[in-house]
Amino acid sequence: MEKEKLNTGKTITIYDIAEEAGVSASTVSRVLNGSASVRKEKKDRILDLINKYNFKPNALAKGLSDTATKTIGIITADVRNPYYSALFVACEMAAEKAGYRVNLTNTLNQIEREADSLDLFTQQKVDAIIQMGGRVDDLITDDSYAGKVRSIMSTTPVIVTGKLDKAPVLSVVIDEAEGMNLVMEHLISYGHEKIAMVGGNMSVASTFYKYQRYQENLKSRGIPERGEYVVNSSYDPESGYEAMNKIFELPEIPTAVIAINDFAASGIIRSIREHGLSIPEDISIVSFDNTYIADLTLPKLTSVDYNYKHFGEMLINTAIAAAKGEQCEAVQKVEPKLVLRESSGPVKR
Amino acid sequence: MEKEKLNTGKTITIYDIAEEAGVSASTVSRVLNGSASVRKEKKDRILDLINKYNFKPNALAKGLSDTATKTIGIITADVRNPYYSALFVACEMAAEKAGYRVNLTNTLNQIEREADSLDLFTQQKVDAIIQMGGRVDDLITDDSYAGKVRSIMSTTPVIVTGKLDKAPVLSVVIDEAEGMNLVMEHLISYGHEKIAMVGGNMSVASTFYKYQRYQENLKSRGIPERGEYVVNSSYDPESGYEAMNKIFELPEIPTAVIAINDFAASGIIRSIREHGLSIPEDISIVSFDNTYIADLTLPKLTSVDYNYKHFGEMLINTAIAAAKGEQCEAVQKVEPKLVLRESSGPVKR
DNA sequence: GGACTGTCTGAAACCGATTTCAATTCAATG
DNA sequence: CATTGAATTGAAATCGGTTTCAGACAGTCC
Repeated sequence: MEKEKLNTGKTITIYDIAEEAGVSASTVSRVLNGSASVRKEKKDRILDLINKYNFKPNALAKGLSDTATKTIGIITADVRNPYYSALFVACEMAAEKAGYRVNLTNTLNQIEREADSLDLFTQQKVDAIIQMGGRVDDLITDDSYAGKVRSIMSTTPVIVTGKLDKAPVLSVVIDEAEGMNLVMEHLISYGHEKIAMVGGNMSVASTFYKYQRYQENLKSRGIPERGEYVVNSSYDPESGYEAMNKIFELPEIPTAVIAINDFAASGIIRSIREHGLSIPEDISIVSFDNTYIADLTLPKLTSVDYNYKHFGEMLINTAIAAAKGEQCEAVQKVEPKLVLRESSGPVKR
Repeated sequence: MEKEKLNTGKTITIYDIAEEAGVSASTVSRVLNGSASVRKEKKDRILDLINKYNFKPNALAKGLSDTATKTIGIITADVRNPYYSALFVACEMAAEKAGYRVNLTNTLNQIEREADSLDLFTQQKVDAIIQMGGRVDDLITDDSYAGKVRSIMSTTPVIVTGKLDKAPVLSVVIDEAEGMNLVMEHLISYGHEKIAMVGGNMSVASTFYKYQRYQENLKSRGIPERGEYVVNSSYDPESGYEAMNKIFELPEIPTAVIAINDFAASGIIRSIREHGLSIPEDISIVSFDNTYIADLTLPKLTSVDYNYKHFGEMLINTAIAAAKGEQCEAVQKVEPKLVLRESSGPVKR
């Protein structure tokens, strides 16, 4: 594959350094990696040259001969979603601290792209793959995908923020049940009993688990569940808006709404405001994810936080450990915390 | 570097395929790339094996022997910022369409990380580097950074969403002046004369250019500029909030506020609401970037859009062209468009 | 001084692809 | 049937590193 580059600055290699220093490439390599001792005088000469030319070893060549590339692939549904971008950046920083780097792909909720990303990372010889969102969010995983993951796992560990049936992935998952417990306790301690759960889709595991715990919390406290208070839709503002509008068609309006995430919550706020009610005086809102959106809505949102920094570290650290062949716990849990802001308060109606 | 992997699935190579097919690796390579004709019968046999083993050629080895890796490095200030994430995803999609892939790093506004990213991409042998934000946003670039970029450019083209003095980078920049023209025309056509410009920092080029055009627009229409109506701060909600609070200390409150971006605008909205005024009846807001935030504030923001899809395509296409050594226009402009929403209206005071 | 040890060092093989070059095979032509 | 140009094919070199292996050299101990 020839190419006529206008910008033909000769790329300098380890051999160029070796030649100018009057040593062999092996010696330069040893200096570069500190993998063996080199006579001080030569070492200094080599170091000077490396510096002079600002020489950086070719990562492709290095990755080809080493067994490890020190790179972790991350598959995300969509970094434009603040939940994913927060988690991604947390991973990037954790990886950097450990001397690794990170490669990102977005599947944009297109299922083919998920498999493609797996292939891409396989070709790039990443040391481990972290998948956040997508198939691993689904309650039931289709077999062909699990099969693909299984076959990849024979060479590269896969870590997942969710679960994947029939593939021995490692999981780092949010304790959704606990998150919902926190939310319910908070609301009920404020005297709320008419509590709606708005947004999300029950075929998504994290939503389903939340719903289960929502039910259990009501039941254990003897509060009857009202089916009409659970309105599913999706995860964006528009969906939240429309779902909340449906709630306003009910004869009895709830005093509190649990939003599936901050994004949807922003739409819920809009609906409530358009109906002339105020938050939290007339209706309290609590949501999940505690992204920066929670800080810019009016009122600011009470939201369940996952400590993204720690979450990212858990993901990266288990990815690295697994890449090194160390035994890892199959399922680790992220403990949620409720961050109180302006959108929730005592029941007043 | 030895490594005992628990998951020791043997990685299969082009040689394994070749051997099982009873041909040479060269032949397999030709089938893989369609680079030369291969007898149909062998071709089929090879294709079957590739399929059977789900063989993917090692991208490192490929990149090492080819001159091109078909990869573009993207340096971003922070993907958590919706402006960058929108642009990044647009680039990713444009790249994919062209058969390239994309690598992301975030500098998190730490200047060392900017230089590090440059080095990283150099090692990874990306075909081109796109830098969005960071140094290339600064009005004056320090010499050492420009020097580094210049030296990198001898082997790898650098494309920038901004400018960089003393380095022959290619630029794809937003026409800030035109953006501000649109905003000013819009507001003035609604009868606004008391117009504030809130947020941002004048050492950032894009902000400074906007300010220049803000001044010119006032002047050319004979509206006196009021220094106290220009309040600088930063680009986040909190900064917008505080800056707007300062404006409320003035004896005469403006009828319109230009926010430096949607993010800051959300804070401005908060300040206005806390002062008991309504938008747009009492104060109109127009902002820049048209990120999804513009859609979730209450009211939704009138904001200047950059057509991220097209913007990303311009960046990627010139990156690819430059990587191929084609001559490119040194500076290309992105034409902004004003998207009208709920936050701006006719002056009423 | 000879044997032994430990420190440095370079040659060569290897990682997994691509590509050049020359050889071989093949079908068609006269 | 010999000739010829085109279609196939494989051996070997190459990309830029790392690592093994063995040799060279220096210092230490008896």
